Amino acid sequence: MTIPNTRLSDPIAEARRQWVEHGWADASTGMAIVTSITRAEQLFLKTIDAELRPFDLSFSRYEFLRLLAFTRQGALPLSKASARLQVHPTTVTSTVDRLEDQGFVQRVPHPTDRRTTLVEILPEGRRVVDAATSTLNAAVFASLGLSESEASSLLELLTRLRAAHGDLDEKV
Amino acid sequence: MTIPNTRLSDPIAEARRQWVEHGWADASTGMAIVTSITRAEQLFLKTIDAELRPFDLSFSRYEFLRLLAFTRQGALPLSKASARLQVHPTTVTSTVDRLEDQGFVQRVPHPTDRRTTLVEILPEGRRVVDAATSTLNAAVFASLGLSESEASSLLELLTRLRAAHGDLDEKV
DNA sequence: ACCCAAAGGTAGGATTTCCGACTATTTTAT
DNA sequence: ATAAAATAGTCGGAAATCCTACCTTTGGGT
Repeated sequence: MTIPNTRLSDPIAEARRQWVEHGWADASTGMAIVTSITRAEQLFLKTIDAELRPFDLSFSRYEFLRLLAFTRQGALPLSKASARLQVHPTTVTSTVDRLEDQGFVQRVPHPTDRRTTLVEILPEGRRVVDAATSTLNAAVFASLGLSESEASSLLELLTRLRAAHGDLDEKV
Repeated sequence: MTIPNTRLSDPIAEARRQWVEHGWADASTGMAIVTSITRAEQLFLKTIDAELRPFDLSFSRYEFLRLLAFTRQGALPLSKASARLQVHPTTVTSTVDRLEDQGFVQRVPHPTDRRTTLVEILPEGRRVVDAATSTLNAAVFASLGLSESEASSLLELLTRLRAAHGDLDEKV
C-alpha cells in the first residue's frame, strides 16, 4: 500500500459535520452520499483490478469482453458497444486496440454497412472472461459484507438514484 | 452529448438477468450493486465537473481546496492531504502543481521538519472554493431526487458497505 | 437523381491517476 | 554514535479517459 492511512475515524462523517457547521445542513446528506459513492467506487475498483491483474485485464476491458460474450453472435458494432457501456467512442477504439493486441478480440468488417466495424470475441477471449468472471464472483460479488436484505435495499436505492439522474429513461 | 444513448431500458438489470441465467445467482446482486455504484459515480462526476467548469476546477482539485479551507491554519503537509483524501502522493504533487499555477494555493516550507512541505490556501483559492461549494450545494447535493428517508437509508448502507471493506477502521 | 446532414470510426492532444525509482531528511535500534 | 529504516516529496513513464477535428459511407429530402 503506497497511500498512507493515518485518518480520523471517517473523513466523510467529518466533512458532513463541517457542512452542517457552515450552515449547509440541507445539502450535507447529499454531499455525504455522493462522496461515499465516489469512495466506494475507488475501493471496489482497487479490489477488482487486483483480482483481474493475473488475467491481464482492467475492469473496463473485462466489462467489454463480458458484454461481447453475452451477445448471440459474439460480435457487436463498436458503436453499439459505446452505447451499451456508456463510454466515449474514442475510448472504445483504444479498448479494442488493446484487446486486439492481446488476442482476445478481432475487428471484422460489417457485411453490408461499410462504415461499421464489428468486434468479435475470440476463443481465447471467451476463456479469459469466463475465468475472470468466476474469480470476481467468488472474491468480490458473492459477498459484499451486507445481509441479503441490506443488499436488496441498497440495490433498489441505487437504481432509484440512477433513475432520478436520467440513467434509465431515454430508451430511444 | 457525444456518447450515443440507444439502450435497453436498463443495462444493469439486463446484466443481472444474464448472471442469473448463467447460474451465478448468488453473485448477481453484488455484481449489480458494484456496477450501479460505478455508474452512479460516473453520472455524478459528469454533473459535478460541468458545474465546476466555470471555476476552472476539477472535482479532485475542488476536494483538495475544500479540505484546505476547513483546516484551522488553512495549511497542511502534502502527506496529510494524501492520507485524508486517499490519493497517491504523486497525485497530490501534481494536483498542488496545478492549483499553484492557478494561484489558489502556495507551497511553504515546514518550520521545523525540512522534509515536509506545507500547502497553504490563498485568498483567491478560498474565494473560489466557497463559490464552488454554493454552486454544488444548490445544483447537486441539495436534492438527489430521493426522499429524506431514502437518502438516510442510502447513506447508512453506503457507510456500512465502506466499513465492510475496511474504509473506516485503521484509525492509527 | 443529387446534395447535405447524420452516423461510424479513428488520429492527435490534454488531463488525471497510479507505479517504480530516486533524493533528502528524520527517527530508531544496536 | 552510527548504521539502518522510515518518512516526505518529486520525476519519468504507463494507462485510461475524454474532447475536437477529420474522413468515409449512408440515407433522407427535395
